[in-house]
Amino acid sequence: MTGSIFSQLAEEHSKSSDSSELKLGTWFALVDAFTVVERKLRIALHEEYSVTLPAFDTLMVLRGFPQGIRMSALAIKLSVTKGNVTSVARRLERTGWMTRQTPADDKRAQMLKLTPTGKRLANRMMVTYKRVVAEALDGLSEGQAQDLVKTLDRLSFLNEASP
Amino acid sequence: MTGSIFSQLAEEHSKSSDSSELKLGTWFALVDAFTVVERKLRIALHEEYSVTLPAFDTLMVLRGFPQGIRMSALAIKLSVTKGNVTSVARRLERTGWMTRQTPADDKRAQMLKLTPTGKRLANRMMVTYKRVVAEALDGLSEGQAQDLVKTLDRLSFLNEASP
DNA sequence: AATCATTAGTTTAAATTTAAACATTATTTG
DNA sequence: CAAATAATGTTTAAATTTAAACTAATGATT
Repeated sequence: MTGSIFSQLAEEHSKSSDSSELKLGTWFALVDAFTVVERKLRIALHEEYSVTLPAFDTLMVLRGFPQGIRMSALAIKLSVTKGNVTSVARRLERTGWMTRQTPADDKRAQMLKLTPTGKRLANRMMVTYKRVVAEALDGLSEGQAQDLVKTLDRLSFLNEASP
Repeated sequence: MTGSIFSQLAEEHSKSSDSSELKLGTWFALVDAFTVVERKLRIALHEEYSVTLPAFDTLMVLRGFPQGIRMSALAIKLSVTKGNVTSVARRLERTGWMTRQTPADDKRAQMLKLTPTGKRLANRMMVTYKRVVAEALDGLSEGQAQDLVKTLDRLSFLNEASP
């Protein structure tokens, strides 16, 4: 038992015959699952690389854009506000894992790129991340995993624009 | 398209025939779903009640303990650290939605209880919360919702103790 | 070209969050 | 009973986060 309010409410509500209550219980089950796995990831990344989850998420995005990515695009990718990426980017630059450069054609913008060190570390962190996720989803068959993806894709709001 | 890195990586990885990659994609789909719905909840609660999600979560726990709950138990329920609840509790006390009282039998402890105002507001916020969740899970049949709960319950770590 | 609107990023204020160190009180153990 | 141990909250420092106000640069429209 996690003892969390989410697991408790999930159990209570998900057995309801009322549709609205059932949906609420389903959501709580999702919150509980997310929270538990996220904590495992946070602890593992902190222990092995002294890196925070937001910093890791940023590195993961940057990995996918070797040619560089703008602050605003990064904010959208991470589903956070613009003000948020300003501080995360400052810290990653300080550690020497990332560089910023203003492109010639737009003096307002900043292009963010991993340094070789940042790239090497990000790749190693990704191994840890995958390992923890694989362990978390170990109880699911491949078919169940695929079904889960399909089910989650039916949620609303998923295809709306970010703020 | 949300454009988020999670929806993108979910799509890429969840089609892989490699089990570890598939699990990773499944996890990203879960992160994406969670993030999108959570943002909807945060915005709705902020717009309608000027309340933050952590504050709401706290009120939701307190609702379930009319006789009061300790700080440490609250931290476990919310899956956060002890230091965290100290500041949230201070703010809720300031707004007059909650009271703290040291029980006679343990001078270290604090019993937290909703005030009548806090209780009334928490109940109304819960209506908003349910509405948003119902809308988010509208695309799921009742059977699909029940299956989702069962699937999520198969995740590891779910039955471990909190930190 | 001048004005208006939009976009990119930063800054600010308030709240959140963790991990770790700390003080106080309670419990257990020799 | 005294001393070690454990538990309850608080505090601290650093990082995160949002919303909103702001500056600077670009684009669009007259």
